[in-house]
Amino acid sequence: MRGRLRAAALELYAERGYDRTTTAEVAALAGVTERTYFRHFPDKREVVFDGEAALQASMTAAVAGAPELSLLGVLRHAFSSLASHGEDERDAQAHQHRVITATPELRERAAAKTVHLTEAVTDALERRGTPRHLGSLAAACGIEVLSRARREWLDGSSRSFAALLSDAFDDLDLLVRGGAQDALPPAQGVEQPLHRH
Amino acid sequence: MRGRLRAAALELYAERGYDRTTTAEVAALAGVTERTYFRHFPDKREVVFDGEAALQASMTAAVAGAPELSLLGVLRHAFSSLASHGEDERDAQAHQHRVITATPELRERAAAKTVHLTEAVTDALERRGTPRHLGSLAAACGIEVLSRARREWLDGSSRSFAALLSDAFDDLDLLVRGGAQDALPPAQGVEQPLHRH
DNA sequence: GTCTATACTGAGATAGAC
DNA sequence: GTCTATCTCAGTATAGAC
Repeated sequence: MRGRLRAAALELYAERGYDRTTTAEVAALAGVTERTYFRHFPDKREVVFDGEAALQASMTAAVAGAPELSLLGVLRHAFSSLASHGEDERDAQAHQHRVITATPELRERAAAKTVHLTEAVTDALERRGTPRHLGSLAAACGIEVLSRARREWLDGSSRSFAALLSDAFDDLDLLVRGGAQDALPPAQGVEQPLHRH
Repeated sequence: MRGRLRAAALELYAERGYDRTTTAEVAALAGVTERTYFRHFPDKREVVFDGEAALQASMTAAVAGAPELSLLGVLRHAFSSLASHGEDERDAQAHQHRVITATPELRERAAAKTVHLTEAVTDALERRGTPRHLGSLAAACGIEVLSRARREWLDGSSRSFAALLSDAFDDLDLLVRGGAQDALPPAQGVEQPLHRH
């Protein structure tokens, strides 16, 4: 039922727009009443994100199970182990992503989800012994790396998600290792491996 | 008027709770009608964040005006130049922060604001010549550093905001420079300057 | 400033699974 | 019988249209 409601919502939000769609219409398309919709989802936005709790669970599990590495190494390892997406999944996720980016209310909810995910990763790192004041920074960096890779992947990159993720982590390493100088003009003799694409 | 509405909202949201407060009550306490409230703010949440656009503007201006440094150096310099807060401001901001953290709806809006701020910083970096795929990572890291410092500051730390901010940036440097090893057990001979507090 | 659509909530009734 | 899912009905408050 949740799946039916989610499919109905994505369809209507996409073709008619989020704010020109009522919850009653979503429910009707799924074959239930509005009240039933609200038994399954707390509000009009949450349908679109159904199933993301599972993603968060597997992510924290991957962090917990990663071998001993540097802090960012743990995240790189954990996120890479989840990067086995197929092309069919990509189409569905790209559709979801289009609906979300087209709708301020859904973007807001997505931002909240990202914060929540970051806190979950911070907690998972803490359980491995990483102090919070470092873990929160690592988690925020790691999640942004993941977001960027996902953005590029959904954008239609010809490269695999795993490759995009690895590149993004490499850029993060660059960032603090001192390689990423500011531009204009090219800094003091240091080569700038900034542009890869 | 916006200030009166904001003060009224923060007072009622704090003492009675956000969802037990109606916009009509907020308006009444500020001495206007509900309609007038919605002339100044687009929804029930936005009052709490009145004035944050100015913060974003001064932040992007500081990024634009920072000297040539490493990527994170630019953000460190820019954010530090804004770190002149007094104790009176701290009390007011701590009160706002308490109301926000107590209310899911307001936390969600805050998350959206953070995303927006991060994008603004990314844009400001791009105008300096930083390619987006690096700038977005740097901005996300920098904003998280800023958030952590602010959190500690509002939490009642005896140290100055500038000092907390500097420490947080130092931790970020540690993160990728290889200093931040995972814990349990202590890694191969490398000293671990993890715990400072 | 008035009016209305609609997101959301609560209580109670019904129906089917077990 | 209990438990769970759904529907019906009656509201309130936000937000937007006029």
